[in-house]
Amino acid sequence: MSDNTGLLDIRKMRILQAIVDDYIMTAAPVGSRTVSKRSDMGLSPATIRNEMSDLTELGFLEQPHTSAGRVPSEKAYRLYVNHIMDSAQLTDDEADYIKRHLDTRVHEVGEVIRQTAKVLSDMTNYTSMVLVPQLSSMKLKRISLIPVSDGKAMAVVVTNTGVTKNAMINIPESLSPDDIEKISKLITQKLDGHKLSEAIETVLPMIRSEVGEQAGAVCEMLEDIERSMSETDVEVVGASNILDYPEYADATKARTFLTEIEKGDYLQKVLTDASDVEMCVKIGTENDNPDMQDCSVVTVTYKAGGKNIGTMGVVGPTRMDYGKVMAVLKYMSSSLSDILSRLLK
Amino acid sequence: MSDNTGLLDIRKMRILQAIVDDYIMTAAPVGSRTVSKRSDMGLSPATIRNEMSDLTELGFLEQPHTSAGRVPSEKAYRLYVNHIMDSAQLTDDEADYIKRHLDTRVHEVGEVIRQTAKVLSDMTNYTSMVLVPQLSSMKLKRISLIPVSDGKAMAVVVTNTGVTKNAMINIPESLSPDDIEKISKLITQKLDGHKLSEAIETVLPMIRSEVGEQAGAVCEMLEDIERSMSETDVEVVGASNILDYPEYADATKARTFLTEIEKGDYLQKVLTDASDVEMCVKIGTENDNPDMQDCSVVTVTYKAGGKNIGTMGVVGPTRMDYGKVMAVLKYMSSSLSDILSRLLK
DNA sequence: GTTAGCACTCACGCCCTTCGAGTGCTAACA
DNA sequence: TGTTAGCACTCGAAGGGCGTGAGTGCTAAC
Repeated sequence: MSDNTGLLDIRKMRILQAIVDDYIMTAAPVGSRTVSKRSDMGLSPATIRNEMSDLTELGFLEQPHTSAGRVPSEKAYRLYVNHIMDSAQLTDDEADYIKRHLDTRVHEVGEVIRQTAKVLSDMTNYTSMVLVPQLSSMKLKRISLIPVSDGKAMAVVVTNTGVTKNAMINIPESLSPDDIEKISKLITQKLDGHKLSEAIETVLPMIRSEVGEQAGAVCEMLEDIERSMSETDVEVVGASNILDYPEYADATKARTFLTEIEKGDYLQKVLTDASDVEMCVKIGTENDNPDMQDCSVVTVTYKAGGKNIGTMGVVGPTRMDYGKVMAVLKYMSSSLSDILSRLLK
Repeated sequence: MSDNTGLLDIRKMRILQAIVDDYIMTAAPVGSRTVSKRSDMGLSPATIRNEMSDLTELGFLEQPHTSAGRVPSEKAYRLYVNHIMDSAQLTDDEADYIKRHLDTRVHEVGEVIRQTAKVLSDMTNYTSMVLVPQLSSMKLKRISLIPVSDGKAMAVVVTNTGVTKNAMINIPESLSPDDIEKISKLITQKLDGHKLSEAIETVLPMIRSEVGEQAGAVCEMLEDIERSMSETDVEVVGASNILDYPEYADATKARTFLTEIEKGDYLQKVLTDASDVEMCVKIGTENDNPDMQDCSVVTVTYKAGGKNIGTMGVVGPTRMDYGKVMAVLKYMSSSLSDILSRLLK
């Protein structure tokens, strides 16, 4: 999307800001009179009208019908987010609330993630989503294989940062529980300090020489584990918040939104796609999922030990309080990063 | 709730059935004319009217206003479910659908549960919920402790039926990874074949004598594990289905419903409460949660090896297709029981 | 006991009007 | 030249009246 700032003088910008701000709050078309009163620019409604007419021509405003006020277009939101938004500061109360609800002494990553999602959704009153930290990029400390029944075992992967994940894998029937324990120890010993993604190419040969005839089996198991581990989980909270917004009063519209959220794959895609951008805002049709094209999605990454390890975000109507959402996300990203950095040693 | 069958003659029953059947389909008040035509009893609308008047007086029907048709009361649904419902048979297509979507060769209990919930919600178009099998009643095969970081370990519990569950627990800082492995082995050896619930009282003394000074620590860990294991997980699918029903067209009503579902604790309570009743139907105000009093909940238990190990069910509007829901649940309960019995050896 | 007939009720949909918020245009003003 | 007051115009939303029709309850006849 091209950057159209150059086209708008300061006054137009301020007027547009007033309109977007108002519309975000009220969800009702904004008229010249309102803008004249709300913005302290000392301009009469007539003057505002002229400017609004220009803004409409330039594609930043839309008119539901002749005798209604104006509504911001997607282009306006884009400009708003890029240039004119007052990047809101959290009030002390809000910062406090986050601190109080996140900083409790939880000791498990999954729990922290769930709390984060909850707080995020409570603070914004939109739908929140948090991608759990990805292990593929972390260094391993341990892989334990626990025999469960014939042909099945549970693999528990522990990283050097204390993040764990587990998965059921198939094991060759030929292996006895004792074999499995042996292999488990061997793998742990060899993989210690490596990343799972490197494991197969670099470490497998070393293992291979030691396990002899079972090499093929071990290889398959490792692949199985890697496959399971690369599945990304995402925690979603507050889907029903959408029903608080008049644009979703229509049941079928709400239905498609909620169904999409429940499916979850688009959210997951957005989060993983945004995993290397500090903050990412997708407005309306910038979403490539047709069912989400009157939503906006805002995401941030979070870190541990200075390295991006996950993403979180918020989904809501296009008329979203971008300022607040971005402020909350920024704050929570750093809070979560702190907590995880501490938690993961 | 007292059983009022005695009060109604066969004709009234048939008329009531016709009304409930019709109302379940259309969600619109049912008039005498409709009943006269639909039920093949050869009675004129006037006669039906007299009967309907009686049924209203007896509390089985309600009138939204004088000149509308009648709507079944909760009492009517109760009677309908207890006595007059044609317990629907699944069509071959439906049974097929279930078979095809459940019987794939999945090998993990969690996966089976998720599929079950999905199919249940797809078949009924209501919100489905499935309680994952409870381990507390199963015999243990293995408890593995995997050191994760200082003071923390992951406990993986495996039952003799192959069901697994894991939890983060605290471990005393004094224990080294080697100690943990030793204890892990010891616990497994001693607990093998016992139920977790018996573990602490009967097995702990035996362990205590062997671990000496660490007895307290081990005891705490076991308690921690038992606490974690008794937490019940429930899989919920299809919450947004509720928006397909006109009684939830009002956004705030939908909102309270969905919020309650998202919280999940009432569903969990209902499922666990019903864990020893083959089939349980709660209609409207029979639910003790005020936010759920215009919903109905139907649950069934499922078994493995002849023993109840879980519950599943459906939540929907009071005007629910009880016949179909109960038929689907019955069928799915036995399917799931078969699958699990096979899966769990 | 059943039914036809009939007067009565009342939500729903329709049309019409009113109301008011908002617009665009023009002319006057600084 | 930019700003503003004034004014005619537009059009959705809200409200009132009316006809329609589904449904009822009652009565009288079968």
